[in-house]
Amino acid sequence: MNTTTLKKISEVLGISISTASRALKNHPDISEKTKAKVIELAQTLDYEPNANAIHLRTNNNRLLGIVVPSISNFFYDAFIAAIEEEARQQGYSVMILQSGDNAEVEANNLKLLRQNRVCGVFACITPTTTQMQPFEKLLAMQIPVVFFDKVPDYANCIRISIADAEAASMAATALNEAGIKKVLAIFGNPAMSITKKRMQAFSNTIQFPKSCRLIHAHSFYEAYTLTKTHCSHKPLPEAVFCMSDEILTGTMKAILELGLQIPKQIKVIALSNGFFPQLYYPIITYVETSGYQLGKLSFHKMMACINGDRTSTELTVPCSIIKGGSL
Amino acid sequence: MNTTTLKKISEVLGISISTASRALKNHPDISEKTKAKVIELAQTLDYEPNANAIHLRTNNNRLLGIVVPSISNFFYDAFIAAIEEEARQQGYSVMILQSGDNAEVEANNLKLLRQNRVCGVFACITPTTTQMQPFEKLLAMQIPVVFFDKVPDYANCIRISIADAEAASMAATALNEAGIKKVLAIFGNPAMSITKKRMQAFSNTIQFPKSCRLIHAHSFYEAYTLTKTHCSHKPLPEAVFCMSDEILTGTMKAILELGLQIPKQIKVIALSNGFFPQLYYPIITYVETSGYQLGKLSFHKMMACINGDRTSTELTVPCSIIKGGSL
DNA sequence: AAAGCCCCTGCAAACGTTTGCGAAAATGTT
DNA sequence: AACATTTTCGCAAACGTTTGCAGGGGCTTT
Repeated sequence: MNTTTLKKISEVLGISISTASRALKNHPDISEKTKAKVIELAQTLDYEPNANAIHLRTNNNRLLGIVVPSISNFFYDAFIAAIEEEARQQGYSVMILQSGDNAEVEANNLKLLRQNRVCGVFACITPTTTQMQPFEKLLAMQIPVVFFDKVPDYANCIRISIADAEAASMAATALNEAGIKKVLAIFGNPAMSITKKRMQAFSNTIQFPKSCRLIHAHSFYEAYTLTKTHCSHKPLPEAVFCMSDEILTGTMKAILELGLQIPKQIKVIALSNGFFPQLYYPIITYVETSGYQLGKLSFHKMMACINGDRTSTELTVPCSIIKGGSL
Repeated sequence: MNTTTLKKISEVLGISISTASRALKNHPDISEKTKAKVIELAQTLDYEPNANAIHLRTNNNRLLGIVVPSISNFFYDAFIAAIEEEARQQGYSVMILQSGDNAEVEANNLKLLRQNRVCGVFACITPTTTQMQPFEKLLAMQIPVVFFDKVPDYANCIRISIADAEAASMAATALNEAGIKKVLAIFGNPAMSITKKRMQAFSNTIQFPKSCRLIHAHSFYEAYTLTKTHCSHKPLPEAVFCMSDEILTGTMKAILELGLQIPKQIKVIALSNGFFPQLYYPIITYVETSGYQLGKLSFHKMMACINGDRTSTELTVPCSIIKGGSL
């Protein structure tokens, strides 16, 4: 590694390391003449400060960690993109780790982040995360943790999520207003708090709960098969509600397969990030749950924490209904 | 930051820092008794080695950089996921930066990676990248650069991409074998080398080029409108070929809107990452251009480079046709 | 001319590790 | 009992930077 350091610069110029250091950061103590000399030599020698040394010395690496189930996911990639964008603008770097929804991997990831002395962690916990100890260690080190999307039922932590209840409620209201009684509502893994919230709000809001059928699908494929079985025989539900993009795509595949016309034969509404609904014709009506917005909000809260804000809040990104032609 | 260091451990135990260090890495010089003592104290004090210090001292941070146009993209997120997976297994970390297809941002990203003394960079260049200097600096620092997907026309660099020509050719062959003459073939931005390669291979292989129509769509939306205009009046093309997922989704939306039955009224084949084809019914037949595989291959080449391999090659990930029901 | 002051620069410690080398303590060998 | 050997440990330098402090030189002020 042919790397030029402050030492090398100082030796060439016959000055001390500290002078070189100060010259490069435009310190008022240094004369313009030496500043010019140092800066020029630094240019020609392609000096690039060693980030590791700076971090070690200053104990501030401006590094943020993200632990996410999977990067290749239409929700989390938007979240990550938002964080990365903001971070770069603010001079922070991000370290992104995938947990694969495996609690053990998650714990290892957190360890790695601790060892790297990140100054903040965004975490979306796995469905099987029970041990909060790795997170507590972070907090003990005064490293703020912002939980997003899949947040723990854990007292006094910072939780930022989609306005789950509100979103599900909005969808239910839209169904009510359309005068729809018989709904097939498909939710995700019932063990997740996000599912619980959405399901509860939905059933509380929907006008004719008794004529609805609420079911759970754990995957794209299960959403597909379940929709197929529920919609292959009469009487069809009037509408399908999909709790997530994953479920929406599965459901839509079944609807395509069955050749059902939207919205004539069946209506569809979903909670979605916004990308998938537009792929279909007609565009699916959905309540937007934006990973991008979630990222922005999370980042701002993180900045507040780093700047001393220690209040543990539960924030939600507001949501809005985007009308397509499926209702 | 309430952080415990080797120094603290050594002070508590009345031993030297070096002994503590060696004890924790099971160095043979240290007696079992002291090892046990040190390890136990480290446990209870939650000692986590400071990665920055280690990196500074050992000049090896096992950190890899990725520069990608956008994280929230169905191709790159798979690529990134593959890299992250492998990296973590091998004890490497990754730093992911988005260029937003902006050459200036790209240059800044590379600078950041240099400053962090990464030991390798994966780069997918922007369409407007002309200055190769930031990359050359990396190479001058002996940091290997693996270009992937969008690779520069630049001598002596490591390029890893989808077997573009081969993939397009395979799709054309499949159309030939199905006895299809009249194809609507939709390609992407003609300025990109990836488009050129795919288009040329396609037209060279297709059996009845004169009855085919080759057009360009620059976006999802353009693919949608173009497909709509080309397929809304008789005689319909027998099949549509889509160069990418972006185009496929646009085309499919038009087909859904027009209510055309696949494969009865129109056939579809695409080059794809593999995710979108399965969303439809029937599953779209496609030639797989896997971002995930690309990531795996890139990573292995990177490991080879880090271990001394300095041969500049041009690799491609093999592709295969995945038969759905759309042809 | 002595004292005071401002400019500029260098010294040295510190951040938390790793590691070559030397030395003390323990053990084995004549 | 003297010596050789092994085991176990500590010293100190190094990685590249930042930063408090002190000090030398030139200037102005009484």
